[in-house]
Amino acid sequence: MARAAGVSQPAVSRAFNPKASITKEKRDRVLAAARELGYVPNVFASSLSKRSSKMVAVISGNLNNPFYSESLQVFVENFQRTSRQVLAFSVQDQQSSDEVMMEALRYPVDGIVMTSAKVTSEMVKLSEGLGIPVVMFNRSVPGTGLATVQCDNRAGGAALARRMAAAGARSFLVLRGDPQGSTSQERVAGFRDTLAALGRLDLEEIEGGSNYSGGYAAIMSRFNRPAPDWPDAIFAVNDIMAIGCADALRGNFGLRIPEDILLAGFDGIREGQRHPYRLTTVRQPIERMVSETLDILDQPDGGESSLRLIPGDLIPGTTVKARGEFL
Amino acid sequence: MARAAGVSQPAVSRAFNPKASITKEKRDRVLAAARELGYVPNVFASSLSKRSSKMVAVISGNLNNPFYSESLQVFVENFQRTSRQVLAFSVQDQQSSDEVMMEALRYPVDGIVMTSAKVTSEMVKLSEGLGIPVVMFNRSVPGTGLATVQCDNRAGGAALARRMAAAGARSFLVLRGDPQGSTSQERVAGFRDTLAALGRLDLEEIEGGSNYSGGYAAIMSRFNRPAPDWPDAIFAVNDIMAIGCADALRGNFGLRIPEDILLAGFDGIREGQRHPYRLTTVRQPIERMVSETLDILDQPDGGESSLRLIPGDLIPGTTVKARGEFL
DNA sequence: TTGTATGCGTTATCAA
DNA sequence: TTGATAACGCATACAA
Repeated sequence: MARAAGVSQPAVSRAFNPKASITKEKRDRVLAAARELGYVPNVFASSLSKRSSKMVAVISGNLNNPFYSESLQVFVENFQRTSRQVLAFSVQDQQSSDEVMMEALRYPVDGIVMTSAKVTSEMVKLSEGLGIPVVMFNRSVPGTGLATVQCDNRAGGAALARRMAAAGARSFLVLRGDPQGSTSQERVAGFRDTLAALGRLDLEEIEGGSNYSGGYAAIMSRFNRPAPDWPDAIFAVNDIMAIGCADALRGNFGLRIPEDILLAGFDGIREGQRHPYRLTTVRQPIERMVSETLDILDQPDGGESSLRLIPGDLIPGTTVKARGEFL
Repeated sequence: MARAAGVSQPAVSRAFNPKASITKEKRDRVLAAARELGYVPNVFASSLSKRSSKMVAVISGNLNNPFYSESLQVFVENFQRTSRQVLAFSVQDQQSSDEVMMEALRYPVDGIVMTSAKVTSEMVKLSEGLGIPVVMFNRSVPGTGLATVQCDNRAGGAALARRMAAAGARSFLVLRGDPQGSTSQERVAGFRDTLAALGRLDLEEIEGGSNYSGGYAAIMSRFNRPAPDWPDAIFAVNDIMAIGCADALRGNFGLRIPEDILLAGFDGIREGQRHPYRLTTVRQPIERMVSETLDILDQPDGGESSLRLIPGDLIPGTTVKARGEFL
């Protein structure tokens, strides 16, 4: 390619580097020849000497959960805008993310974003050794000093508890997700503690898969008992489970929401705000969380051990209302 | 690293290559040292000499359309399984995919999958010159000889038309998506031609954004007219639009589906089969389509100009029924 | 089976 | 501003 354009090989490199010192004339000549020959600079070779690949690994949970696909979409948009690319990994629901992360580390990515994970400290060590910054997105791993960007799950859970209590609910059902997940734990903790402080102790907790079917199935089995034993209010730890709940409650038990039973979710996914649902929920400000993540990755030190706790937005919705509000 | 383990550099390379000739003893020693030092082979450097990066670019439409996120999920799973990775790109709804594809070509990926695209022939030339195989997924570009994996959209549209006609519908509304998109065009063509053959000519076509809001908004504006002017049946070119339609029809006009109006979609996304919808639709067999795509990419010649037309599965659903069926 | 030498395509260093 | 040269980390051809 270099000799095809009649220039030296470094000249080609400079022609494609906007801030290199080269005469406009020569640059144009190179660029023209490149177009002619269908030449495109090879990012890999470049990364080998520059030690920056312009690639960021994003390891997410199953993309059939809208929260993950929405997040990924925002990540891709934002990285693309800064001419970086997303190397996408997905970790199956119950799978350990260590193997996946190991796979990601084989690529000299400029950073790793984990939106779903049970990371072991060995992996953290490994990534540190390789000098690859890791940011936990919507996940926290207490032991490690990993940089974390997270919605204030505890406060969000608390807000929903207050709202449900204010609406007059007396018996509560909490539908937890992955018991290992920090997200689920924190939301439930905030919810539980707040109810306790309010003196509402009739609280039952059950678990379900952290997806639509999990929410649906949990309702099917719990509402198998006779009606007097049904709760007033349900808090599902995320919207997609709440949607599963809503469909099961309406479709199989003829319950109206919120007239017969209150329901709240968490995440604020688009789907949850559509006509049939209008969930009362807490929205995770994904855009903001993503830009905080980029910010951390752009820091020279990889933003080590910085914790960014971002408040969620309470969306009133229509699935939690006081009797007075709808009677 | 090589001298840290007390071996030559190629020995390290061989240790990590399962089918290289090296004594088990030496391999173990290298692997042990690697674990110790936190060493991981660099895929980029490897790709530089092997001319295979183990990366495939997947360029998709907005991931907030479940069809794209479901497809991406399947791609990621399948590639991960064969220890290849997905470099994810997203092209905005009306944006040209040329720039995005250009960006992708800078990475020496082993292939490019386009799930949404208006590719120009220049780009095709460029990718050919670079020896990077391109597969169109759920899209066809007539002029170019690009490898294509596609559901039989025309046949699917035809099947839905027959079903709606059989259910007794007399006036039809077709909600098209992106007018440029081959997918939308083919589905509508199949639908339209079949109705014509059946002698049902009362068919109106309108356009909407190819997403939830597009479907919702289209209904809101079309049903502004008085009721006698409403159609019997609606065919939305994809499920996410159909879901928007359903929500708008029920929520704002009090219409029941299928009692008052018939509705059909296309794609067979999960969401469309949930309780509130149960869309009559044609499922694109994503798993099958993805494995066909991998198959093409694995072929030495990049599967040039092979067209794989895969039949869709008609899902009966509950949104298209003859009067007799529900009276 | 092993090590030496070379090349992959780019950037960084240095001298011109 | 330029060009020659040496890395970058790995894989392969070849000789041992």
